[in-house]
Amino acid sequence: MDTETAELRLLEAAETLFDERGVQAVGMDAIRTASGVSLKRLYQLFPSKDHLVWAVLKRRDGAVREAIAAHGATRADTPYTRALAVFDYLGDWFADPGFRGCAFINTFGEMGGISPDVADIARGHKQALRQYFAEQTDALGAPRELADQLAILANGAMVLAGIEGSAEPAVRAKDAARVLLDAAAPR
Amino acid sequence: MDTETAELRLLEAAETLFDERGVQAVGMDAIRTASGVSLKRLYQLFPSKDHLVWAVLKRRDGAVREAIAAHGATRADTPYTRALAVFDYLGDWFADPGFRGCAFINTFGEMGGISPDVADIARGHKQALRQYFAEQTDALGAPRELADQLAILANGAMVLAGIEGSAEPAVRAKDAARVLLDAAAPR
DNA sequence: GCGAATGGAGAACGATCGTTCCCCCGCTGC
DNA sequence: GCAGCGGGGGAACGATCGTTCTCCATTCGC
Repeated sequence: MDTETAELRLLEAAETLFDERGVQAVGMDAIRTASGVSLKRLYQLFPSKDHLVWAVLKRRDGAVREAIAAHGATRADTPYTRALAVFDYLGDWFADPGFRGCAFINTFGEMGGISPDVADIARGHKQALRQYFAEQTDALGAPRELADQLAILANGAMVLAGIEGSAEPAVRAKDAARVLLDAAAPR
Repeated sequence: MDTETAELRLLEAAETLFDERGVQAVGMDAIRTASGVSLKRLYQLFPSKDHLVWAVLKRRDGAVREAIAAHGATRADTPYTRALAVFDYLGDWFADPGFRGCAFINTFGEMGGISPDVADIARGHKQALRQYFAEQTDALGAPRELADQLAILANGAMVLAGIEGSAEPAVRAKDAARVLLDAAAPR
């Protein structure tokens, strides 16, 4: 196995395990077993568990940003529909078996108080989502506060979908987002 | 120190530490030091750390439900204003120094995947908030979906306030809630 | 005043975890 | 074919954690 695939398998295995059980409840040995990569190589690629956690979150951060942009670009062609398309993306995501909430929200809750790195990544990730909404609301000539409100809806939906184990919050949030969009920037 | 105050000090110390650092990062010895209650008494009152975690969450659950009801009862006198008063409560809470998000959201993220008890308490707590909103929206003759949307706003505000370290999401969410309330049940 | 019970301080124990080390296999260059 | 070496399996190490135990002082009923 070459370095590239070893790193990929480690990141994928760690991400899955962290999502299922949280970060601290997952031992390095479990990651080694799930990935099939030896401890020696693991520590060559990621010199500590903190480095691995950081890399997992960073990779997920980029993937989510891309997925949201792609979702908006391919399925929606106006700022209005692009803003709403985020909630369709959430609905698909929530329907994943084993979905247990947003990794950034969960990891911040677990480690945000003791790990500034984790807190920074979570903050950056959430600001990127807000920024995406802001691009759409700016294009609509709506006030910036609307973007904040859409971000609040999206994050609230993630939390409740995770805790209740249901995809329904995505459609509820989308309906609410439509009402807010119409009120702030009527088509 | 009698049993009652020992239990109270333990619950308060544990709650503070869990809020600051998460559950798994806090050792029983830290709780003993912070509370001034010996380990022997601690294990007499709570036979395991899981029992203590459960008791802390249960106590907080009751306190929050009471606080929301009290906030609505004393500062608002219609279903419309009682629904909005929740967001004022959130604003006060977010402004607490050291606020780091909702204990139920954080603990669910940390342990919801490995502890059914924690998952159950978080679910119950969030359903209680939704229920409170539902009582107000029912009285307004608004559809049940509105209560879900208000709950999504409240939880999204908690998450973003915790991650960003700002109380602003409370006022953004309140503005959004007003728009949704007006759209669904005009006064 | 005395024996028994209670509770405090903290050592001790067993388990687990992150990390490192050791030993050996299999490949590579010549 | 062989010396050298990178990598795998897994034991080992040191730290930490949840939990229990030991020792001792204090208190309370009589």
